[in-house]
Amino acid sequence: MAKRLETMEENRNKLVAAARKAFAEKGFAAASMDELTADVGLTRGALYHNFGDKRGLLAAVVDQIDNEMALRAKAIGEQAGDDWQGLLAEGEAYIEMALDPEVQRIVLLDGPAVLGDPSKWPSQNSCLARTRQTVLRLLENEVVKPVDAEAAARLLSGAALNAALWVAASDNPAEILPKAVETFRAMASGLLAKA
Amino acid sequence: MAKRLETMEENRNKLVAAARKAFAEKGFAAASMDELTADVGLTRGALYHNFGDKRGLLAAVVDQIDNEMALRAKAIGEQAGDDWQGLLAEGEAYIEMALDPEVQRIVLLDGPAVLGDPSKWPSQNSCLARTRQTVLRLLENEVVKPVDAEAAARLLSGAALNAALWVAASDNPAEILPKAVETFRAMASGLLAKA
DNA sequence: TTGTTTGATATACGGCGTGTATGTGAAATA
DNA sequence: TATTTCACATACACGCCGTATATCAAACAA
Repeated sequence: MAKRLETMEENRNKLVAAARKAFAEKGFAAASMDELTADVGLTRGALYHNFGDKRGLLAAVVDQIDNEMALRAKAIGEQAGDDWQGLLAEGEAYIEMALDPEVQRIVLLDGPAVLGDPSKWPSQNSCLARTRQTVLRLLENEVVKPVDAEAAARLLSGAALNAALWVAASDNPAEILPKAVETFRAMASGLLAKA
Repeated sequence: MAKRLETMEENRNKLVAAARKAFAEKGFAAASMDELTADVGLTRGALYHNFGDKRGLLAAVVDQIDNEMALRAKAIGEQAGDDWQGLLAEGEAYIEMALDPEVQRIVLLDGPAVLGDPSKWPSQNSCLARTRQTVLRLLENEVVKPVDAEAAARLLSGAALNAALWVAASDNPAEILPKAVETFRAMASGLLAKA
């Protein structure tokens, strides 16, 4: 019987879920591990055994959200007309996803501050990998100028995510979201091979 | 005589200088206020009296660095051929400045995580204000497409700063910095009115 | 079935760090 | 010179993290 592994998996999931909520609501620094674990009927013992330390738990949470975002971006990108429209659609999807307070606080603010650059994250940042892949396809087809794929992916996601932070911090997000998207499209078009 | 105000100013400067070093070397969370203040011959009493709390001190440090960056960007932008070249030069300047570990750790990582979006920072983020102003001039002269100035400023700086984080985290910064700059120029050119 | 081992989680402890309340002494003022 | 102010120091309380140790059920062996 594998009851041990089964309950362990359940506990890990419970902890990640609780952490996701706590980190989103209070921020990484203010989130208490005692509270967090007690919320799901456990103690810090389980946490430190499974994740090493507080940062390890954040890494697990970031990884989970990042994968969800990449999956969603992929789905949205694939149902676009062509690869170029797909890239734009993915970028816009990131902007909209980053409006979610959970994504913003955990992935965009606390994540980089606590874990460092996304390129050194646990599962190597799925969102960035996805964008890089899309850019590579566009490079092969010579749709975009011959720039470095990694560089293009970083700048595109950087612009998108920063735009989202701006939109979210504004007084009237609904009104300026279109402006952010429009500007994003304009800047992205600077990568096109033909004018 | 104004000896009171004078020494108070000195102490504030000492604290900000010490904090700048400590935050840069250890990060905001790991920096001890006891250590920090003792380094300049003071105690936490002076700190809490002058800055309210730990965040207040970070805000002062961020403000100082931000102003220095904006000043430098202005100087570099002004000695460019025209306004458009100026915008590009400023963007590249931001990328290079963000390679400084002090700027990176304090302004790009801990700053947003602890203080929130730059638009709500103490002196309202001088760098962003500077870029927005440059964009506005280009809009007046119809050099760039009629996009929202604030949006353009945010996306440009977002792309630049994210590029810097990538370059800095890489194994060989000197080698990929040109790639980042090249890609930045390409994306920025997407804002041009004429192709 | 029963004794033994393993290991996932709980408990207990030490140390540090922040924020606040209170004290103090020099500078400003009258 | 006496008094007041206030910038800073001191002292205290509380919470939190990480680790070392204990426990107890599940897995295993005989």
